[in-house]
Amino acid sequence: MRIGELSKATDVPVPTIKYYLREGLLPAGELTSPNQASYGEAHVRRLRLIRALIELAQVPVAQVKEILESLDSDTEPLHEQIGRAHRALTPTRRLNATDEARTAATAQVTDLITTRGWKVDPEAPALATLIDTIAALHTLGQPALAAHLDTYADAVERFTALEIEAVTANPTRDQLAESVVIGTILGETLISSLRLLAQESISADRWTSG
Amino acid sequence: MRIGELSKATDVPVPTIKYYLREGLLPAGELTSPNQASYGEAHVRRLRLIRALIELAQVPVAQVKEILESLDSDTEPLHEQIGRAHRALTPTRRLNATDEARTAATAQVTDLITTRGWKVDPEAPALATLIDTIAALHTLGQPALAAHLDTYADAVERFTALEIEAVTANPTRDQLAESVVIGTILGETLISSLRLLAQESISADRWTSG
DNA sequence: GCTTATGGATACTGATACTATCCATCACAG
DNA sequence: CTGTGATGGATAGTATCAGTATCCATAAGC
Repeated sequence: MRIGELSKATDVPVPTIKYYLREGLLPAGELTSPNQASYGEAHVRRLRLIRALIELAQVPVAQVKEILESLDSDTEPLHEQIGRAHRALTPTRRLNATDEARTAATAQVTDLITTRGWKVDPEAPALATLIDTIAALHTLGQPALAAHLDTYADAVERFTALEIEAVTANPTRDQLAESVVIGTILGETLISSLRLLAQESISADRWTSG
Repeated sequence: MRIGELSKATDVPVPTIKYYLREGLLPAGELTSPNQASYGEAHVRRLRLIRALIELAQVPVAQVKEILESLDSDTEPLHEQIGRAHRALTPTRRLNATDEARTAATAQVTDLITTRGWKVDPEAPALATLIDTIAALHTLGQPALAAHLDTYADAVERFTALEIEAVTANPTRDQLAESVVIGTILGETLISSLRLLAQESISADRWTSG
């Protein structure tokens, strides 16, 4: 397959494919002569994954690169791969809340984590984001949602268990790693859009001209 | 309050505040002389909201503007305000999946919506995103997660009901509108980070050096 | 009066994700 | 076997976004 065909197969413009090659997102094709390379099915798959992460999940190119590198390294522990996917999803969002709000939020989150017995790296970016978000909810005068943290956690545990199960069914380590990444990242998009649809439906019921 | 004090109160640099004023995110202060204006508590609150949306929820400035405009219009129906917040959260993510994958995904989603009796605008951006995401999961060889759509929907319905309840408790329409926006947008960040923590915890259990 | 801050306007910056152009091959239809 | 179009690789250009920086004439506050 030449680059033009790869482009047609995936609907990605040739210059964009060249860009991904340059950036190291996509491995180079096999050179058959100084200016002729051939690409295979693996390239098609990889390119589709890249596009899904970038377009659908809005993961920045630099993070996609990191994720793919970790996916291609056979030595990196699975847990660390998950960590990378997570970091790609949590673009250090910081918010300087008031100290009191932060302290209260930290306490609430710590409590949640101990109660549920979660094992969480204190350095996990998601932890900081969660604390900041709860602090922000308080600062913005919306304590009601933060108060139901536990119910959110219940619901979240429900589909997380499901995801782990779905993913663990993979026979080989490579497949497992790939589906962990895809599941982590596209799962978020899935949940988010489902939530918006559910909200819209309920809000239509409740506040639309009747 | 002058701009410097506003800056200190919110920890937002003066040039950034000026930028938000220019862009119409923040209403101008009351002019006390040709080059002197005074800002009040409302500006502090508004600025905090802007920062939370931009930093925490990564909503683009242009969308924040739209959301705030809709928040300030007393005439816009609540349901339409929610629609705007939703559009801010779904940056037209398109993905050209194969036709078969799309058709199958559309059928699956349509089925889900009718089964649950959701009332969904066929034009809702979240609908397109959901379909694209499911199509992508299939195209990428991960049908397992898509197969559990229904379980996801169960969990999602759980906290959506909660959110609507929390939000409806607001006495005035203005407060309600604001908490709808905050809840919709920061709720997403909340869920997302909880999910990542839960995943990390389970993955640590399962795949960490043992 | 002198220093600092301010409102308003305009210009500049750095990051991101592509696009465009060039050029020396290379493939291949006629 | 020659002309047309595609290719690999390199370099340069573009659009958008979210601020920063600079100016300047005025105003505040000591």
